[in-house]
Amino acid sequence: MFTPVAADFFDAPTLELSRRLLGQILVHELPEGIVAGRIVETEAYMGAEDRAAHSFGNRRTKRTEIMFGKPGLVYTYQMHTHTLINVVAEAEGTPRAILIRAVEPVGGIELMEELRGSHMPVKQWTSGPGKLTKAMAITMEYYGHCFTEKPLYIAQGSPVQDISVGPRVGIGNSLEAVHYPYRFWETENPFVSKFR
DNA sequence: GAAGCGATGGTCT
DNA sequence: GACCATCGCTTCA
Repeated sequence: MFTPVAADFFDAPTLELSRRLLGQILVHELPEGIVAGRIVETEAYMGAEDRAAHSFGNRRTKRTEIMFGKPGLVYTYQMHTHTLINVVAEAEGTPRAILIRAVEPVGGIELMEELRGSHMPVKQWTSGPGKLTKAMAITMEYYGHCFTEKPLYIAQGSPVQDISVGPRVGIGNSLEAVHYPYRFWETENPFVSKFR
């Protein structure tokens, strides 16, 4: 049904890869079935030079260690009660990553509904970085996993018509980085977390 | 429909 | 002990 992309898919500069990820399918194969979401919103975190990045100033800790690894690795971390998922970018030693902020459900709809628990509009299942990990059962166990391997991987999707660009969300204390245009989303797609 | 704000837990200093 | 790359409920319109 879905096939993981090849490793060279991730060999691109971070900002280019952030755009390339839009329209691709994030797939998680679970014992209960497959859930799949088309990526519609991403944010780039530009490593040592980006005050909003966890790896600003090449800060290397247990948490950021994986950002220094090869492109295509999974960087998960906890935000309050939520898990957020990133794609590691750039060559080893350059700690950049791309946050997946929203997906559009395209497979395993019933399973996603179950995973989200209480009844709510479909739009709210995956329209945010903490929401989509819950809807797709993505947990910290995937820290360091590779996006080219099952059971959690990226598969080729469909082209994105029109890409909008704007400042990132939720980084209010990052001084000059607050206005960097590092957020990308499919224009008008109802599943993006925030418009403008 | 928008804006305000409290809950909540892991990571780092 | 401070700091959040969040979410969802409450409030006010």
